[in-house]
Amino acid sequence: MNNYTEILRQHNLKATPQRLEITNALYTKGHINIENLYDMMLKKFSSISLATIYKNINLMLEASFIQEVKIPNKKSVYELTKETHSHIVCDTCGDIMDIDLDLDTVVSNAAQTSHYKIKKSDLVLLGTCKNCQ
Amino acid sequence: MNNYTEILRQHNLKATPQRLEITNALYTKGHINIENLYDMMLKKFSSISLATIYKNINLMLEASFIQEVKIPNKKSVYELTKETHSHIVCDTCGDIMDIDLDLDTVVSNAAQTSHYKIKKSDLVLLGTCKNCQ
DNA sequence: CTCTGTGCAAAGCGTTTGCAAACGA
DNA sequence: TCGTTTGCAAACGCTTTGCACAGAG
Repeated sequence: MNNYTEILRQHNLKATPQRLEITNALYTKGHINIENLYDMMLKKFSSISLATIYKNINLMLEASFIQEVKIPNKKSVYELTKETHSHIVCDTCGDIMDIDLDLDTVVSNAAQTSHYKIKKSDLVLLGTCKNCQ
Repeated sequence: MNNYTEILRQHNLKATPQRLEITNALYTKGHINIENLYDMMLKKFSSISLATIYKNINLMLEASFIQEVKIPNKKSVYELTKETHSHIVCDTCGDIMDIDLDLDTVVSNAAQTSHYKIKKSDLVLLGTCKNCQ
């Protein structure tokens, strides 16, 4: 029983080998799309079905165990839920990185001008990473 | 020949009645998804095909005449290309609003910590609008 | 007149569903 | 053991494609 077993159970998800491996893939890669996740899973479970991937991703989303990240011009990727953070994407190599940014000022400005009660902010920055420049 | 005819041509798009109406819908609604756009178009062109909508949306995207906006838990919407701006979405009524926010500080902080050369920033704020609070 | 756009029908592709067998707790 | 999960196959829904006709320039 490794670390993830416990965490899965805390989210009311039974710790099946497939789920443990999905969790491991998300942890290792940070961000992954369905296609790449399926390819990774196939290496450990040669007869895994895409249906299993989708069912588990959807259950994990409902349980807030993972989150979807929508990125312009790319397929959605999934990540383990963690503290609020932004994303920065390289337009050359496609790398996706987490980045902690202080959005408090921006959000309070937005609240003032819009009169919205803001609950969440999704920021995706697009550019070129150091290696690709 | 109305205003949009010229603008469409500047983007190398022939000004067909269907395209003019798509443009009008985008202008009127600000943001619209495929489904709602199709419903609006049906009122003016009772036999318009979804294929026509998709073909035109894709051409308009390629021409940068319009842009896709990806929003968490919602279908993508499209908008006429304009100055860079952020979006704020009401989690109750679903309204999507443009909002001008100064992200310079955030972006330069991000550039410093990440060593990325940042080209574009996509910010979507989620909350509750004044009416729905 | 020429080339592009439209509408239709069919195909394509990613995602979901139903079900019987396998499995976790 | 009991309820849940898996894998398979079929169904689904959104999007794209091919083609003949219509329309823009």
